[in-house]
Amino acid sequence: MIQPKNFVKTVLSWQAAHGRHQLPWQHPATPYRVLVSEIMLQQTQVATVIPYFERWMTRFPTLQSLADASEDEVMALWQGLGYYSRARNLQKAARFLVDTYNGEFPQELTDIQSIPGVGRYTAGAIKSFAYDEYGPIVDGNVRRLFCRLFGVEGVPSTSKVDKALWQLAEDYTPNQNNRRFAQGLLDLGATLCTARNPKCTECPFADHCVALHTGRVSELPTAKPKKTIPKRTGHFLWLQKDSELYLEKRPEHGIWASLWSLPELGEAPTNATLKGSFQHTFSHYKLDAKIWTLTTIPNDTVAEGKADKWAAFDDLTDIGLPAPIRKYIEQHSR
DNA sequence: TAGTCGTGGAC
DNA sequence: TGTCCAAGACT
Repeated sequence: MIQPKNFVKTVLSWQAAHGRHQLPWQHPATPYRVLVSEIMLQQTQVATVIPYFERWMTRFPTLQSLADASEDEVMALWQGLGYYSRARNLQKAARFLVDTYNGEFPQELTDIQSIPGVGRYTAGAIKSFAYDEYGPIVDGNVRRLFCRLFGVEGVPSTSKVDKALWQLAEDYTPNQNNRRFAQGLLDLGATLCTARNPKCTECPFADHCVALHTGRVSELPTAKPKKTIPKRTGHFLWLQKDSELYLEKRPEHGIWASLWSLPELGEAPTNATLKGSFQHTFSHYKLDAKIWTLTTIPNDTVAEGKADKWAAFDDLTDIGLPAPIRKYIEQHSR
């Protein structure tokens, strides 16, 4: 098994020669910019995040500006990126840091992890990237790299394997050059030790890799047994008055939380006409959406305790809408 | 522990 | 076309 000192040295030299050095959040890597980028990057590819990060930094250049913003504007900027609780938590984080730490960031790992939306990985990433200090990280990249390099067996999401991976991360993380080291781990996982078609011939750890030596590269990390996702039907109301559309704000919890949307109905309406439908696949279920329209506009509309509004088609750009709802509207409004 | 929570890229 | 999966956190 490769020794920590040797491992660190190899990660650092490989990162210098082959790693990514021009990511927007690297220049400069302030705590706020690192926080925003890390939250955006959760379960989201780098190429997808970059334009969102640039727009975000233009509109919310500081923690204070984010703390002062309206929720609607925050959600509008996040629209299309998915996992919308991240956006709400990010603003919670800004307000938390302003209120609790006078707008500064805490230094200790445990205090960093107390920030809303910041778990163990993100806390370690902030320590490494923003402070260049000791901060172990285990994300999908590190998980893949470690499982293969050290031959870790078992499904990574189980507590036993998860604990073993974090122990490895703690043991193999150095006490200096942490920014470059953490970036090297992620770059290795993202560009060489990939989920499919890894570039083992270019890997600096080919000589030490247990998976490569035992012919188990494609078997590690151990895949989680997958279960079939259920189908659900959703009913949505299309209420149009001239060039305006009736929208409701969705609840704080559940799918598309805090976004605006075509009103969702509890069941298929009886006195309405089917306008169209679309399919959308989430991570845990498949949605069969039915769009209904009324021939006569009621005087009192739908919302009970919900925010609602009539929005002009031209104004929809700056309203946070679910991606498939936006797509449907765009395809049926001209 | 197992679900919930989105969207788009890659193959 | 479907399937996997991506810098996870929270409940």
